[in-house]
Amino acid sequence: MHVTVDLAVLTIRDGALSALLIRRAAAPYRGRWALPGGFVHDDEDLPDAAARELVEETGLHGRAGHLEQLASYGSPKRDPRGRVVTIAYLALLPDLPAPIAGSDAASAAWYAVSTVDSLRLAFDHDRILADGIERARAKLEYTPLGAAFCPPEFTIAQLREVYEAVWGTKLDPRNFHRKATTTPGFVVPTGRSTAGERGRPAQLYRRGTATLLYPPMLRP
Amino acid sequence: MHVTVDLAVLTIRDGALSALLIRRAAAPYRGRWALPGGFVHDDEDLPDAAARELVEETGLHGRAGHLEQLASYGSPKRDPRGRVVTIAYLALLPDLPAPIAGSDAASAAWYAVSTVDSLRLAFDHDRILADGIERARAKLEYTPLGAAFCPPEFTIAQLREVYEAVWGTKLDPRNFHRKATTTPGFVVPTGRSTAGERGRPAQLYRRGTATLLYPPMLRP
DNA sequence: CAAATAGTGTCTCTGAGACAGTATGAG
DNA sequence: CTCATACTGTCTCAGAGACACTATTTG
Repeated sequence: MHVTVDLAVLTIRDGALSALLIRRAAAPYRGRWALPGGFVHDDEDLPDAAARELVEETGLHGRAGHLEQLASYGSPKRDPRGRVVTIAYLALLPDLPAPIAGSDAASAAWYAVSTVDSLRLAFDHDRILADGIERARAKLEYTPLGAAFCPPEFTIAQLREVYEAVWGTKLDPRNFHRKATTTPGFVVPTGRSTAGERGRPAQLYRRGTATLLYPPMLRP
Repeated sequence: MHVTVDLAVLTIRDGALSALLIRRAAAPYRGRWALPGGFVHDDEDLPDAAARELVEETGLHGRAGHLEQLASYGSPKRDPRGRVVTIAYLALLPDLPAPIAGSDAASAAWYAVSTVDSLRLAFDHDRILADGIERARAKLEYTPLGAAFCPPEFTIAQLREVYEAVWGTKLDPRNFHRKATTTPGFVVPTGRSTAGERGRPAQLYRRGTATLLYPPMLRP
């Protein structure tokens, strides 16, 4: 029985929640878009395998963002090559330089998740990606992980745009500001502020130390 | 690379959150307590393997309660026999007749989770069980799964005792009653009520159809 | 009757949503 | 100046916690 890791890698690009896809260079599903991933090495722990595949296939580092286990998928027919169980990981990353295709990928690209449905991803990757998106949506409610989509220092407006992109809703900027700045451990001010933008400069914040938001930020 | 399923099976017994353990009949860790589980068959999906192992090793059926995937564990050294990745499942069951030891188990028993720490379970099962308990605690907040610990028809007081056992807190019976009966889709009245108990008879309820509680029932 | 448990009503306080108003930058 | 965006304050309403009170049973 073979074991792989697959990665649902999400970021915000141009205000849209987007997923990292690679075009498969080899059979099966050659030429189809798929999630990055690959076989787990014999002496390697699962999170290490996920981080390694992310770098190998796309040149991206998870360090800047967040990487967590999503779920495992092991239907007997999910891979035509034989029995393959995959451990899916979910990565949330800030909008970084364009990914670089690695060894097993003909190319790598970001796709807005709203357009992925029409691609018909390889294997059961449509399902894995859908589960990853739902996990991300849920996690923004009760963790400060929205900041994983942002650069190290960010404004409250940037953070709000993350929530709006992930949830697909508009949020009131004033109420969001109050909520973000008063929920303990959500964000911490750096003292610095933006300049050269349109409108009043905004305070810059870093991600807070809380792992759970209390009270949570429930979806409208 | 071998793939197994392991089960964190929880119930409420005598007011205490309890886990189902088996005593290992074979090496490695022979004689130690462990979670029920076993190898995934070649033609078998993961949830089927979990349900099969539950029946084989303990005689319990997941039908009455709830069975969901928990997480996967694949540290290279976690099994002395070689590389074994395990997909852990979490089962929440009503308090059923005592489990019956199956093929691979010398015996099977319920242990209050507060006493499990001192047993030093086999493999990384302490960690898996701890993750399962934390998942159960979190899920009671925003799903109606507390009812998975109850018989098909139950009183609000029984449901409250589930929450108290899982969270390890006391809850106000009156506020809990209001919350349980007014949150849409949480419980539905059957029209029947208890009799022969001490005090005023209680209405019987069934589990509602909601999958998510809104607003959630946050831990105090 | 008392004791016990089920269930209702009511008050208060916190926090979310709506939205007016003020602050501070660019052009 | 105007315009745009950041931020603050205020009102109202929903829901959680505290807890008095009523209802219905057993002994």
